[in-house]
Amino acid sequence: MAVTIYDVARAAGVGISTVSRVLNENANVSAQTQRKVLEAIESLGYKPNIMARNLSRAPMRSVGVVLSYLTNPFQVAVLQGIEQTLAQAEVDLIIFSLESQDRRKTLLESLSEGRRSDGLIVVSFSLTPTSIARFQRYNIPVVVTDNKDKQLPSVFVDNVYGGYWATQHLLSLGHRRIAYLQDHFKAPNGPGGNWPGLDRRRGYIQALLEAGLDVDLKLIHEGDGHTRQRGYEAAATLLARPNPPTAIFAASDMLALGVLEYARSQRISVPEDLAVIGFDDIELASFANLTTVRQPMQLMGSEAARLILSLMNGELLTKRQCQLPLELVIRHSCGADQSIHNETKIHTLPLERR
Amino acid sequence: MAVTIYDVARAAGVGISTVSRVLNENANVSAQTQRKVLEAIESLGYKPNIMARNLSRAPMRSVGVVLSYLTNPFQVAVLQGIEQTLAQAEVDLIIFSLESQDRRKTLLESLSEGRRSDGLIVVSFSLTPTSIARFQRYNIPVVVTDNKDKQLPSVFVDNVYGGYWATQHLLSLGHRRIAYLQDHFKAPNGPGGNWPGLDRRRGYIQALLEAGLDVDLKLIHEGDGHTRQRGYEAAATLLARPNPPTAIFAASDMLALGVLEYARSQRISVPEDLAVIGFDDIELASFANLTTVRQPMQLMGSEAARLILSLMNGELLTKRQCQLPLELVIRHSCGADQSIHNETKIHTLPLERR
DNA sequence: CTGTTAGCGCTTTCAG
DNA sequence: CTGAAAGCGCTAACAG
Repeated sequence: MAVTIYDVARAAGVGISTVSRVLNENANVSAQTQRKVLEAIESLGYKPNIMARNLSRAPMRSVGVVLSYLTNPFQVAVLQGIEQTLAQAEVDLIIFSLESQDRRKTLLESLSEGRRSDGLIVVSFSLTPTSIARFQRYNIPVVVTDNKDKQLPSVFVDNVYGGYWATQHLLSLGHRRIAYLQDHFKAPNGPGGNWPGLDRRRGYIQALLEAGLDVDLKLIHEGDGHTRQRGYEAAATLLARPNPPTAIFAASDMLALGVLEYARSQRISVPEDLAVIGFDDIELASFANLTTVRQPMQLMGSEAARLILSLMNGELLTKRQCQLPLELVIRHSCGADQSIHNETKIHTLPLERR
Repeated sequence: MAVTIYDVARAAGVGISTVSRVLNENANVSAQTQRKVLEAIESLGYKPNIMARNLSRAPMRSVGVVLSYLTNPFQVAVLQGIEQTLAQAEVDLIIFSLESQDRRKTLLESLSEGRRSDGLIVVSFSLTPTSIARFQRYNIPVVVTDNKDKQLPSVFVDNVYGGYWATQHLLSLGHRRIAYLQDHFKAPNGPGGNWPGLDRRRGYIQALLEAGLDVDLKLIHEGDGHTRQRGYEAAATLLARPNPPTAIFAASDMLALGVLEYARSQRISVPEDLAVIGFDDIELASFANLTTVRQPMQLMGSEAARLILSLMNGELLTKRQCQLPLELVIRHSCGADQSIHNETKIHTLPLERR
């Protein structure tokens, strides 16, 4: 196979333990021998095998992070939180991106075979029951973020309330025709699954109904992914309708930014002619002066990491579900120093609902 | 130590290979036995050891990516490129973030001990000579991106030309007092090091001199990190000077966006009262209609990944330095459909210089 | 269907 | 200072 420590030892005319010593910079090797070994390593192009190495040493742990898009600011922010916490615990972070559709199946397969990491954090994604069963069999802990899971430990926000809150805010501004933009209506994937977009939509509808308004299905727009492009297109479609909306609630800031772009291109002034509210509060939102419902993205990541870490340590968790607070960040584009005019309201406890 | 396959076998009253079979979903196990084994696994809380597993299987390879900030859009874009290429090759990607200053030393130490990955991609960072030597000893290939390295294979752009180009553009617009903003002047780290910011500055100076202008050192501003906040502060400082600049060249889009924000807060209109040009062309730039010098960030990542992959395969590369083309993206904020007015010029070959 | 027996490549006592 | 030998935990023939 590959060049091993034995080959090096033979070539250098020494024992394997000597080679090991050189590799590990152990002091007890004569300069003479050291040189010979180094030369052998060089000429043979020997590379140590990490796996073998770690097998005979203190075990190194690693957790895998499965995310669908490294291009999505929300997911990246969560990743940051995860990274920080994991790094402190000296646990490696392995990234598994599901960017390309065809890789999804095979990747999840191989993951669940437990080949790669001792724990898994799933970001904005739902596992199939078979997948879950497999992880269970291997006793590999899995934590879900951005999605409340009935069986798996998860970290999430109250998306129904978030949607309700955003809509409520628009209503309080006097809007009556409010559109809702989300990525896709795809049904929850697996048992107990519930997608953020669907939940926010529920809250949106609830707010409308409470205000005594009808729900106009034509104002609910389904896109495909959280990109500015989709937001732009959706805004174009919605505003071209007869009796167009006066306000748009986008399920993510990226979509909202697309809406903003469209408005700009059409010289529609925001918020005078069109009110826009987003979701997430990614960095771009503050630059764009976008009012939004903030999710504590980094915290979401670090909480998930904390969870997986204790699970990996075999701790039996009583509290496996972790709901994080939302914030309503109201931004005003006017004013010299915008930040002074920002308002922030925090929602911690879940709204009584049913 | 931990629960092993032997413990499970004993508890289930079977041989270890049977346990292994159950774990690997091998068909040749009676339902009876399977159940017993599964129960033993469950009650003992057995978890397979990945290292041991991979040692007796086809070797899994992994490459580590060292980056300083997961919060930096440029670095994330490079990471995306890396991820894509690595995923295709079925090589794991391990992230090592240097976010916190104190982790830098220890992390790089342990990395160079070759404990974790079979190859390393360093993003926007320079290794110390001792570090490099150690990697050499272990024959662990290292590829550098965003920085031309004399000894290590690297992927980069012609930053001198980029700076020259950006300044040239501003000059062609009639500006004579052009400021330059970069993160820090820190000297190149290690031999052969050359930092992008310094190179762009060189190009900036060259362009000014060629135009017969004096270089006003007061117009060269040093910040600390590529954040909007720093750009904002820098703009405030620069524009408060007597005889302020009429144009600002920022070494990154993030800095440029901060400048834009400051301008907005002061009701300074861009580009009429202040011209701004950035560097990188992160996604935000197009939203903000920022004229900028585009780096092919994703490509940078995938090229680096390709390099490390062939290096890991033991291929002897003749071409270890890979220079990627730059683009000048000129954006006009006026016009209904901004994209129509965008101009793009591509620079592929390095400018004759020196 | 199931147990026994070799290794995978490396680190680490333990004797020289 | 250096070599021999015993594992690290698991998989994969090989014989039943």
